[in-house]
Amino acid sequence: MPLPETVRILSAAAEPSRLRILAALRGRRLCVCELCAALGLKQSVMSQHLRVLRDAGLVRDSKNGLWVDYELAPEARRGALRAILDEAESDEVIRRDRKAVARADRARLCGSGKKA
Amino acid sequence: MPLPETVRILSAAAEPSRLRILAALRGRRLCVCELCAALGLKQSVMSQHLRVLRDAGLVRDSKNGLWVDYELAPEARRGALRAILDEAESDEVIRRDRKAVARADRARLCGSGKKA
DNA sequence: CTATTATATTAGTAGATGCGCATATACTTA
DNA sequence: TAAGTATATGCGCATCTACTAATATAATAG
Repeated sequence: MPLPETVRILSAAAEPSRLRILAALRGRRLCVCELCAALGLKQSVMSQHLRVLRDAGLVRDSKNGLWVDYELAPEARRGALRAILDEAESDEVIRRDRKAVARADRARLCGSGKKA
Repeated sequence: MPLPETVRILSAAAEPSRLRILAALRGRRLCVCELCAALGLKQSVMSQHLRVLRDAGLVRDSKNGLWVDYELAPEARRGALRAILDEAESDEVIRRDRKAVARADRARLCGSGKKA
């Protein structure tokens, strides 16, 4: 792997909120508003973080009607990224996020109250 | 592993020169001037990078007379760091550094021409 | 002691980064 | 068409980061 690409990936992961996002997406595919609700981040901030992660090739997005679903890129489930996320699993915040994601699971109510 | 510590480690590794330093130290213990010569970095810059790596717990230093030897911390040979450095091995610059380190190996002439 | 050498530290500065806010875009529905 | 919702983007600001240059510290040699 070329050094600049490695640096890009590590830089993307070397930020608390982005690590939390990656850990959250490890469980399942999530739309932006679900991620915002689960992690307690503003939509603008979330969108910017997701762009960094996408540019680094760590997540993939797919439009789903009005929503955009994000999922971990397959490459992020192997190699160094996998090891990084494995170690992050033991963190308190990451664990709490996991529960929040499960709660956000019931219906995709996002911010308002419409259905998908 | 707590999230802030993970971020500290990843941030330390997410810089081209520091990744090269870590990869170089994977081979063997090196003093600052050997690292400078092998990687072509200024002494001041090298020292600053080494501090970041030391603060992140990725390298250890030991005074050896007038010199300070740096070596990979044992923790950096396991887990995520190991996976990261494994992937970095395939980079061109890292490979070239390895040869330069071997060359710097002959005598510890560092910058000048005195012996250890 | 003084001089020399290896390393660390400091100050200054240009560039990068993350956030908040406002706005733009895209899709859906009426 | 217009209105509403989800997401993206652009901008300003504060903070961080990495570099340069100069200086400080520590150990050794004479």
